Amino acid sequence: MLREPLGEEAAAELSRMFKALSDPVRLRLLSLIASHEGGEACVCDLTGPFDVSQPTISHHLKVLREAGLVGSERRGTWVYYWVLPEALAKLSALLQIPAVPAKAPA
Amino acid sequence: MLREPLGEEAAAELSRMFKALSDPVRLRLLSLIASHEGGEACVCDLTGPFDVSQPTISHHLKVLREAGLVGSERRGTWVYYWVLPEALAKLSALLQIPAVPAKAPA
DNA sequence: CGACTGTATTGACGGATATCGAAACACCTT
DNA sequence: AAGGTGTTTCGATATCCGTCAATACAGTCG
Repeated sequence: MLREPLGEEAAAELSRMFKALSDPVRLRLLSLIASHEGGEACVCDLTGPFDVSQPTISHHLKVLREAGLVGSERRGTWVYYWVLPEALAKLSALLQIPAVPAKAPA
Repeated sequence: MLREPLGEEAAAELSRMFKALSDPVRLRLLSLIASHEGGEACVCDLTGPFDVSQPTISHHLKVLREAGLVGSERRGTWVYYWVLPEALAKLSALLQIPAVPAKAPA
């Protein structure tokens, strides 16, 4: 997708997703969720590994959710989060480089 | 890479790269550079398509450069920028989803 | 119903970021 | 060397972002 210039709208939407990934805590949250057994994790699994407060974790999870990177659902007492693979796949594909870079490596 | 939790340091470095991509102007700059003939573009090619001032473009290019996403070189009058494929490949691979998501699609 | 646990929201504060105009710097031309 | 064009840096300002403490909300259990 880096073969042709991005339109303004596309760039705006994608930049929102990348912004969600631009914080170390959120990146680690995402990887914790993705790598957690069953592909999902409840908030109680996610607050332990960090030095920040629980409201801050909740805030970051909200950012990830509003960026369309994770889904969430309340099941009884706990709220579970899981990764939305299509979103990550979209970003991954975007960063895929054309096979033959025009500037040959020196 | 989302199979196991990210370490703090790794997350910090990666988040710096994603932060560089978290601005629509920078995303469009990157795609303009990548898709430009020859795989590189001079600043004079990059200021036209945007509504922001030329110093602002220069600032964004600096951010991309310091994030390790692009390289630059002065050749005579003009400064040329090109994409560093390894960096983008690294991010792309990170977002690659495990082939079998644990939570099966509904 | 009332108390308790898990999660989300609110409000506030400090630091970072995007942007601009002005000025400085680099190189080319004459 | 002097002037001109392309690019970066500087200084200032308005806004955004991460964080916390306090509070509110949701569901469970006695």
